[in-house]
Amino acid sequence: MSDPGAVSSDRSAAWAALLRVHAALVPRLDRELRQAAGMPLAWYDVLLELHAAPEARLRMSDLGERVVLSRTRVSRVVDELVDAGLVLRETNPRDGRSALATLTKAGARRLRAAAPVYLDGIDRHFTQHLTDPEQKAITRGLNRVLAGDPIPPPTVRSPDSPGQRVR
Amino acid sequence: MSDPGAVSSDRSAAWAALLRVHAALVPRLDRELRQAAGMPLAWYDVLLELHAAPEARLRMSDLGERVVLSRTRVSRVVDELVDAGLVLRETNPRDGRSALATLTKAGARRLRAAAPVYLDGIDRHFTQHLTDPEQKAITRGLNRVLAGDPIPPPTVRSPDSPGQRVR
DNA sequence: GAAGATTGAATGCTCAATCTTA
DNA sequence: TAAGATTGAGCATTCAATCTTC
Repeated sequence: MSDPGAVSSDRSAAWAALLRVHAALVPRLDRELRQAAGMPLAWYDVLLELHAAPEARLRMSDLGERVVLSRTRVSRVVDELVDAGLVLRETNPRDGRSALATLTKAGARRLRAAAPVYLDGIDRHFTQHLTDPEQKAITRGLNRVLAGDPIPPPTVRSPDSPGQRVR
Repeated sequence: MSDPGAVSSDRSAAWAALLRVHAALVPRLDRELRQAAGMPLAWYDVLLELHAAPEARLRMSDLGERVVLSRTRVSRVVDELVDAGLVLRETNPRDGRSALATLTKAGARRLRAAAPVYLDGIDRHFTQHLTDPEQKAITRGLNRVLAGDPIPPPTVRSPDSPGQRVR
């Protein structure tokens, strides 16, 4: 239990910083991407995951799990992408219930055009301000949070047995 | 410039992890806070900043800068809080253009009741999964991102001059 | 006219209900 | 009946226009 009298705490300093960075950067990156590549962040996210998938193709529900969007929202965004000719929606031949979203040639082209804009934005606004160990700590730590894993046991380093676990 | 052929990159791994953690945790913490304290995250955020301010009072625009909400949104949220009796809205006696939001006794009470719920949620879902050095790296690094500061010069540590700067 | 704040209209997003196939 | 997906209605959020005071 928390101290019921306390209203804030630096137990939550890292979380507060994460919230503020998200609030500051997401609208900025979204605006830059729209202006320079005519594409909102949600589109980019979907196109990127399709690009990374085998045969550039995913079931809607699998897409929903990978992407930073709700499953319902994915339906709407894919609608927009189909209208724009960047994605194809087809029924899964193996299972008539599910739909497959496939990246089109035009979609891959638009993604390639948008990628440098987004990646450079992330560099300028985010990565550039972090030391290399900080980037590693953020990536490792936040992925552990996502997985819900406990913190690992402590490690010791020595010349003859680098990174060995204690106990 | 980025490699125009690349579409993803682990230059953005830390950013991607931040986006995913935000997308996973914010709705969860919001739901817990609503259920256990009858209060959405936006309310908590505003009440917390008022509580931290001198005399528990802030101009609307100052509140908008501190809080993780747009300035427009703050007007609506304060409307709700005034209706709920948790905040008072008055005209600034020093400047008739600006409005002051003040935390009421009831508002402070509701905040104290909600705080353990939120803080425990942050612990369980976030902090608990991070090592202490990771928490420090996240806090320091993300606050540097927020400030837009460059990475600091390297430091050396020795018994007689701990943490001294090189160069 | 500019600063501070609010509001109406339009957009974005989510929840629950629905539809279809397995 | 359950899994997969979409849709309509209702809420949340933002943008631009407005109002008031300096």
